Amino acid sequence: MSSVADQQDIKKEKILEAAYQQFLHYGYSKTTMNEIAGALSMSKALLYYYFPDKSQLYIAVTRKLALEYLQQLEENTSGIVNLKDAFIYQVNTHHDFIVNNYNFFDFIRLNEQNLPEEIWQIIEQIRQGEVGLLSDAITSSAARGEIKPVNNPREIVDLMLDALQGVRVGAKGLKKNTFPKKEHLDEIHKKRLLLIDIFIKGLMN
Amino acid sequence: MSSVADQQDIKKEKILEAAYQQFLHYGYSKTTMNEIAGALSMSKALLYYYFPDKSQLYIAVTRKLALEYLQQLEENTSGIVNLKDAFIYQVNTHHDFIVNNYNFFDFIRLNEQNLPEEIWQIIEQIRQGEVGLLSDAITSSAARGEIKPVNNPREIVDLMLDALQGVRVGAKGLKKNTFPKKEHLDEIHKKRLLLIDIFIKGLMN
DNA sequence: TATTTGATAGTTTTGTTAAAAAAGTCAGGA
DNA sequence: TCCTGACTTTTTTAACAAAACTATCAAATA
Repeated sequence: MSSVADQQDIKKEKILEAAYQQFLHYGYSKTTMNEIAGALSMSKALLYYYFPDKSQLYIAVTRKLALEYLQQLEENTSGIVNLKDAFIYQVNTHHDFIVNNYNFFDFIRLNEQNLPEEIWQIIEQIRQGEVGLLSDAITSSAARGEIKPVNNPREIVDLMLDALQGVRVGAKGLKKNTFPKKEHLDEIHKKRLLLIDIFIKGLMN
Repeated sequence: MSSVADQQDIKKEKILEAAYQQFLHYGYSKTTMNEIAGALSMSKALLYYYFPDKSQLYIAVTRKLALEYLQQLEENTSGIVNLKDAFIYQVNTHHDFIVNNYNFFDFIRLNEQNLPEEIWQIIEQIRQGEVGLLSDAITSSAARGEIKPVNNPREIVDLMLDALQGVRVGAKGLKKNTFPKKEHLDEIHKKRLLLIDIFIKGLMN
């Protein structure tokens, strides 16, 4: 028996999927509600039946992506025993996440200064998720005697994620303090792995 | 005997100083050439006798600031024996530099995407200066056996400076990927000191 | 009653133009 | 060579209309 609520959820899912494809392809400002509706062969008005407005639709898609990202992170991190591997896996997954959805984040790149609160909440949730998983990894690593005991593992992880975030290309330093260019992501990724190496050693016994 | 060139330099210096004060107080776009001239009790046309245009004047002031910053760094870093202290001194000096000139950098903050090439060159020079001093510190530290031998000290320092740059406040992670707010600078500074602590340990024997 | 739509209302973006303000030039004076 | 007042050119700002898009709603469908 498929309830009404189920049906609505299915429909919503379909809309989210179509919206995601459009946003990914054209970016937020260049996709119109008409196009999304067109891709689904439904009327624009119906989109407004399921979602209050365009930005809420975008936020819903973002929320879904964030959830999937965290789930993927969670599934695999728990199985990792080595602390360094945990960080490497985090960085790799994060890297793929950014690369695969690069255009989707146009909205965030362009509105950096004035993002809706919900987006910051999602970003905050992702960060908290990452910090949670990695600080657990630190705690258990400390318990195994692999690294020194750590007073506040969350603080350490938070700092490390900031540091990784700061890694940029081309010695420009301040330059491109904003979102990195797509073509630089791989170089950044390599540098991050080196940073992990040194940072982990800095925590060791 | 004061030569013509000397006299010109003195005049230029006066202009740079007055321009610096105006830029620091009002930011680039809100200070007019008339105001700068007025502060010096000279005509606007004279400014154009000494400097080709407004942006070149701003760039000249920036260049002067950068030079002073690097000189200060150089004077004191050479006397420091401990590697960690060298990094701490760098971060402290950098912190003061940003705090003291915060409004002056309005121009850079607002035009991040489209800065004149000369500004990037100055930023690059600052970075190279920092990397030079700190990689020397690393090399001599390695020679003393304080840390492990390092293949490419410049690469390590570059990475470290990127990481320090990435340190932000409020767990927001991505948020304020742009220039940090003035009121956050102190918290950032504290985090950076912690990062230095761990990073240096990671390099140690 | 839940879902859907065409028509339409309301808002934002884009393009145009004119006035104001600031940047930048120059002939001529000390 | 240094300096200025008057002048020209460029940029910014404001106002406004047209176009594009978002968002709403009464009515149709199932």
